[in-house]
Amino acid sequence: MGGATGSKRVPRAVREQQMLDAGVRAFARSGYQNASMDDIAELAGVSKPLVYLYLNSKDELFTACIRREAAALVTAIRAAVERDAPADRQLWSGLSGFFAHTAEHPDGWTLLHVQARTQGRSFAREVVAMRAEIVEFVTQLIGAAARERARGGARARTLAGTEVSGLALALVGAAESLADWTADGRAGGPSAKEAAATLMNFAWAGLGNLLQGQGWSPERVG
Amino acid sequence: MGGATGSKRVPRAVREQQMLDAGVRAFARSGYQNASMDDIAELAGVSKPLVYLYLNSKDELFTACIRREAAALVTAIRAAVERDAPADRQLWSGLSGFFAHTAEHPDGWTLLHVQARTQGRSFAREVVAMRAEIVEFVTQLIGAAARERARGGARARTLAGTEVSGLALALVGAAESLADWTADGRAGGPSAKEAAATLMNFAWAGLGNLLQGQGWSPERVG
Amino acid sequence: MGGATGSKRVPRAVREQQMLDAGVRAFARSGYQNASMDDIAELAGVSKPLVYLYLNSKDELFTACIRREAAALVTAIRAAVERDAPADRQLWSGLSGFFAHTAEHPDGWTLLHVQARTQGRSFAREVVAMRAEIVEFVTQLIGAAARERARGGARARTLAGTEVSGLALALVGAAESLADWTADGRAGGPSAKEAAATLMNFAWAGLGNLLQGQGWSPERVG
Amino acid sequence: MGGATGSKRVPRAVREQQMLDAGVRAFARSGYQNASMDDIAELAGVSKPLVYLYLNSKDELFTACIRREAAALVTAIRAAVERDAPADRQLWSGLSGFFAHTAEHPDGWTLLHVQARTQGRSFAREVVAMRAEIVEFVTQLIGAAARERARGGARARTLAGTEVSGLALALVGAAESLADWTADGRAGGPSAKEAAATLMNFAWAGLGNLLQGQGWSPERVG
DNA sequence: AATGAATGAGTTTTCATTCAT
DNA sequence: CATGAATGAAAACTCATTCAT
Repeated sequence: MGGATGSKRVPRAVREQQMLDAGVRAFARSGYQNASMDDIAELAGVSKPLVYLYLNSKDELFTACIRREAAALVTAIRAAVERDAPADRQLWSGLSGFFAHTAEHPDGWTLLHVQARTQGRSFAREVVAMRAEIVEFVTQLIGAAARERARGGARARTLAGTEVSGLALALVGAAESLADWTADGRAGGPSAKEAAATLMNFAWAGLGNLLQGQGWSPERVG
Repeated sequence: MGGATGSKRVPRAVREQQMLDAGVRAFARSGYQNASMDDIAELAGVSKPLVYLYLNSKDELFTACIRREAAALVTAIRAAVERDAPADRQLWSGLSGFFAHTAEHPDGWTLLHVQARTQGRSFAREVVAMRAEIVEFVTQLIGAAARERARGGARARTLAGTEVSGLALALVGAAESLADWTADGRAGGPSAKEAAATLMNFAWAGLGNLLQGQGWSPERVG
Repeated sequence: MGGATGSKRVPRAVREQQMLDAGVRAFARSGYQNASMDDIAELAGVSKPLVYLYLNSKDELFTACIRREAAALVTAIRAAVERDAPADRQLWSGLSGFFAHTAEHPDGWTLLHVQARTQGRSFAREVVAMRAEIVEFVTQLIGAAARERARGGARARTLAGTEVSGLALALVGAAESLADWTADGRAGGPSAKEAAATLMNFAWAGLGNLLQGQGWSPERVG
Repeated sequence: MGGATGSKRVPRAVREQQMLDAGVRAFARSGYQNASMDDIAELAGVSKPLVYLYLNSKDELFTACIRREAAALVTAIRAAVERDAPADRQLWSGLSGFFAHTAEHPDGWTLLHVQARTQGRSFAREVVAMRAEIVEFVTQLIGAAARERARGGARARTLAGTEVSGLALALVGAAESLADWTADGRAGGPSAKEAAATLMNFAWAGLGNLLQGQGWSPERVG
């Protein structure tokens, strides 16, 4: 009862996925500490010793869950990006993929975004690495945009490293915040494409202005 | 050993603050579950029973910590906002206050942003309420900006409610993301004012464009 | 709030009685372990240290409660017995007094009958002593009844010590059982005099038969 | 050390009985509060977590102990009653069974008679239910006795309900009082059959007189 | 491939009791 | 006469983890 399958003699690879499914779900909903190995074993429809046989410890199980979900998310984003399009179009398509994936895998997203950050460093590293990968991707796109703009004849200011980092971070943070909204399950949230468009609206113009050296500053009001 | 003060016979109100200090610190650094009441009592420089006498349970202690830090953050933002300035200036000053406070109280910020959201709905609610308050404030500022723009003679498109919500949410998310950076303690992060300026740069132009009906859309590339 | 009086500067003797009142009530209703010194102090309307100042420890407080209630019960029975009446009348009047007192002091009765027996011997001794006193009194009355009967010309068998003990114990047990009923507070229970009469009915005839050697035996059916 | 068996890998059903054995013993001798789960686990020869795994909580363990002992006592009495014998013989045989069982299971008896009644309503209820069952049985026997007497041609007064209840209660109380004696372990107490006979002697004649309308009354002395 | 039986180590929580004023 | 502040010691309960089959 409550178990995923109940069938006996399942090959290892399949069982492991069942366990990871159970882990992702349990960890996302209850948090690392509150999800007990008993819960997870029951959710996976197997006995506890089997979980240990395959995944060794709660720690490793959690790490495996994070890794799987992080890889899935990155893969989804990669697949969504329209490689040869202009930078803004690339960013938009990537964001759409991101929002679509998180909306379809809310437990996975919660695991990555909420739960994984709380634990003693060893877990966080996995997520930090993934986030860094994404931030790097965004950073590159900003760079590409600058180059495009230059190629188009517009004079483009060169942004400092810190500035770019800040922008990328802000963009990713904004995306995460919107993802929590779309993944929330509550009705009324926007679709993936709407969220992506909102974010582009929000971000792209500012970016353009910045590149033109027309940024906002406290002295220039209005 | 390791106690905060060592002074004996302290009035209740003072002791309670010491306990909350210890709680915020311990919870922020170790998480709710990993911070034991023993740790917290020792950090506060008192015995465990006294913690229970004054704060009743780990749950209530955690809640009290969250509430205190949430109130402090909101108060700091309120105090920083330049009430009668134009909307963008208000937003900027509020953001500056936000970044300054989180940078000065990194444990409090971690407690609110990371830990409180991880430990089940009941705790998260406290933070969600606070966040809603802030989002509401931002939403109002966006509305004010629209009105100012209209008063200034510029034609301003009316934004839909969902749009505004999305923008405010994105902005708050971006701010939170940057706050994690500034509060990180790692050197190299920007100052509060820099972070606020970066965010304004990032966000304000997009907002302006939007109000003029020049938002980005997937069809209009470049 | 909840305190008995709240008035300050009360002479010691009075305060002690207030504490004993609180103790009897709390112990009777919650049991020795479940009644906390905090509860009792609050019920008595004083601070905990004062309870310790006057009664030294929970143990001693409990003992003092038992002693007071035991003495009150024995005194009530003594006062009720019609000294110069025939044995059966004496027994009846004593029982009436017993039932009347327990009905009027249900907490005291519960304390003696239920709570005091459960604790590690040191408490039980007090109650055992009281009970022994009562059993002894009943035993004497049975003896007196035998002598009266002999004086009246009837042949009276001499009862063995064990027999008398058993009878007295049975009678006391029956009385206690009925006392739980009358002291129960539930309506429908009998009055003290009715209970005493029921018990006399139950016991006296058998006693008489026994003395005449006409006791019931398994072999004589019907 | 001190463990009951020392054998490892015992099936659950057996272990549970061992735990109940330990619980009955510990609770009877130390009381609910003073018997710690550590003690009980050690007595049962297992670790504490196993006790919790099988019996969930101290509360449930206590309840399970009470229920088992109550059922055992009732079963023993039922088995001892000579179904088709006359009422007095039935009563006697039931009492014999009662005394025999309590003497053989003094801890069980103490648990039921002393400990269970001390620990708040919820536990007491279990025992009250059992006692009610027994009182009911006795009440029926008294009724049967009246009918037998009538059938035998003797004029038999009809007893009021309250009267019968009172008598049954008194008899049960007397039996309990004697059971404390026989189960006491102190030498010198009577055997089960002696105790039963003493009680029959004590009670049966009075009952007979009552049925003939010759009850004792305060006005009729001697 | 799979599990029922079992536990070491640690956590939250409670309470009788005492100082210092 | 009276109390607010403080604690040592112990108890209930949980959980990741392992063994024997």
